[in-house]
Amino acid sequence: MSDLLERLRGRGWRMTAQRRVVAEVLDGEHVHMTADEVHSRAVAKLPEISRATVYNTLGELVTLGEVLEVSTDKRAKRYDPNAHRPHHHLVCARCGAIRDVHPTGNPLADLPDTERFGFTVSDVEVTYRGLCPECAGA
Amino acid sequence: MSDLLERLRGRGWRMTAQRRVVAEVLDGEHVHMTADEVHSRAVAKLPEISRATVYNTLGELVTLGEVLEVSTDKRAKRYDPNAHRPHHHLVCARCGAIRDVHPTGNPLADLPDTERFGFTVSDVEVTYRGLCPECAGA
DNA sequence: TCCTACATTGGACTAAGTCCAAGTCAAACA
DNA sequence: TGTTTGACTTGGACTTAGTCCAATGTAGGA
Repeated sequence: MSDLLERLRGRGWRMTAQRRVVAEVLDGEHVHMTADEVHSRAVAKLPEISRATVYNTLGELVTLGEVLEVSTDKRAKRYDPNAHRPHHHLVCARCGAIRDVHPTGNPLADLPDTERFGFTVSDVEVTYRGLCPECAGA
Repeated sequence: MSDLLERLRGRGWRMTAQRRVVAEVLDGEHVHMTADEVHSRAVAKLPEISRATVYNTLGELVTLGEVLEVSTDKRAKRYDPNAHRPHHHLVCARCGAIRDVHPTGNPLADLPDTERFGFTVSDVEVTYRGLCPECAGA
């Protein structure tokens, strides 16, 4: 993902300090952060950055397909920089922890035509739920 | 689902006009409504019912497993009364329409132990995304 | 019929996100 | 290198979805 900035420049992005910082934050940590977490980490590197800009930038990255938006049923959306390796998610029903997982099988192939209702199906998202070792251990 | 009220009574639910109305609303329409839509339909039958009660009741129904909470990536959670037939969802990326679908295959079995990270996995939720015929047709 | 624990109410509150007018600045061009 | 300009950023107000709570109402058992 270190060439993310290159790809963005190639797509006509004007490169600003704010955008660079947001990209660095996403690059640096492989956890699934909320917009707010991204914002506070960004503020640590560039104190004047505003919430609006973080939201804008995340939105743009999602549109460009560089970052995935993950909404488990928790409140805030989370952002997943790992957009270029297809994967799914395993989330803890109690504490909300998220892990990337790679199941075998291809759920897209498991949806027969008769179950598509004329939709043009392009994507599938699988979310496993359960308890993480910490939460289950108690 | 017409025996929903019976089941709830059997579980010690105190039966009130408000709860009956919410149950009727969910029973009546098989679409996936937001809490707000449930509320306005409920108001049509029982004008004094409050938003708080609708939220409470929906929350209880979800805890009891009578109703499923569906959060596509849209803003508001949606409620799915069809909790007793396991199924997944197909959602239109443009207009947000939702259909219930029944894929073949068992995604739970597709998650190898090495990909479970010690979690106790109990559930899986599959969301297909694409365009509905109306939105694709344009 | 009375009692009381459970349910409802509505209004204030919170969290997450969007919008916008005004100001700033990256980069194309001369 | 300096100028220009339209894309980008800002912060604060606004919106939407949902929660909380103290006061009030009521279902259902005795």
